[in-house]
Amino acid sequence: MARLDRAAVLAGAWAFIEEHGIDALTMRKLATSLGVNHGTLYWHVDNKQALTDALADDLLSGVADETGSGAQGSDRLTELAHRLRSALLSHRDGARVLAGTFVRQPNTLAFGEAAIGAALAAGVPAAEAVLAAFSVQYYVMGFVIEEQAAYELARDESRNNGRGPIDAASYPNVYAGLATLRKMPRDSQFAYGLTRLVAETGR
Amino acid sequence: MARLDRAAVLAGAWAFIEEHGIDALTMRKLATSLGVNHGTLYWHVDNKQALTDALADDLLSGVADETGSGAQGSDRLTELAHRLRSALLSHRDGARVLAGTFVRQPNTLAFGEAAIGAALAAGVPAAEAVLAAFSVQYYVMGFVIEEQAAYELARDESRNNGRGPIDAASYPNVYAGLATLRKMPRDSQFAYGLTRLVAETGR
DNA sequence: ACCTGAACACCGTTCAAGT
DNA sequence: ACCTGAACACCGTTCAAGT
Repeated sequence: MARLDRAAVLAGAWAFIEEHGIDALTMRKLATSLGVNHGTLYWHVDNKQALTDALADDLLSGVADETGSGAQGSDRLTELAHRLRSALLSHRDGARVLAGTFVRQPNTLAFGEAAIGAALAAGVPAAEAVLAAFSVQYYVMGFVIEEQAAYELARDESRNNGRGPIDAASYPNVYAGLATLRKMPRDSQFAYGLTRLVAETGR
Repeated sequence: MARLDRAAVLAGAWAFIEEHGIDALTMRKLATSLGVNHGTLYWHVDNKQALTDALADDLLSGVADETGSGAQGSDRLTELAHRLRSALLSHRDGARVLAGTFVRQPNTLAFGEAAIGAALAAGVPAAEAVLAAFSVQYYVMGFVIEEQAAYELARDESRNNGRGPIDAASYPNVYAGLATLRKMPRDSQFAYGLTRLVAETGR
């Protein structure tokens, strides 16, 4: 058996999350899935919170890289938003993993740096660039948390049990709205708010 | 000792969260704080997840009510966004409590109903009203999650240990941006993205 | 340098039995 | 109708001891 290292622990954690979800992740079950005594994990990782923080930053690795698309300014900001969403979606429960961590880590910072830079390049005044960039970030996080929540709900029908469908009489707007969304690709739903948020950028 | 009921359990849970945060909440400690054997809680509440779901809906109670402000259309949508943020901020870790629950509950639905209604009244085409309303919701959730994360970080300096301040040389935009934000009221930061998101609504 | 084994102080949930 | 007490199957974390 190859000896474990930190990277293997992270990879094992992602594999576990893919299969069972973040809520099921425990140090002991992770250790078992890696074929190791659970005490061993604490050699590679300070504690469970540190593991989660590492996963969060891992999620964002490469998101802020240059893409060669040549996108500039507000187009680059839009591109970054799409790349952030893709990164969060690349692992089950990705958005919740990131939302659960308060930490300023390299890849999180690199994303902020790139997003603010894009806003500046779009002509946003220096005093507003952070606001524009962070607003986009908030939107993406909120969107994907909801998106992945829907995936989890679909995966586990039992969670919806006893609740039934939405009462069209009490909530006609929601009822009709959800019907609309069901006919629409997620990408288009995502683009809707993003476009409007970025439209004002650089004017 | 007055007998417990479901409302008292919820109130006790909020009091506990106010003092120790959501991560510290356990059924056993909550029971102790209520002066009751921990098995007792399961008489009032199905399990911990059901308790959390109930807290989440409790958080949103009254948010979608009429305010008598007479705000209509996009103004009403803006008002709802502010009221949602206030509700999330009204309890420690409020945004995370809500984000952790997948459930469609009465007050969540009532908020969506009101927000879509406001978008429609603002002249948004029926096919887009959900998108406009939900986009605002995503933004608010993302914003307040970050906002409350900052409060938690300030409360527990130890979590930031060994990290130090942001490296101005590596992340000049972030460094300058955070300085800008520090001089700005949270309300103004919140309004920035919200205004831009709602500006396109009803055009 | 990496891992095991065992211990410690916790968890959520269930359920007979009490009042 | 509400609560206790005890049990069951788990947790995260630490740390001497092994290789």
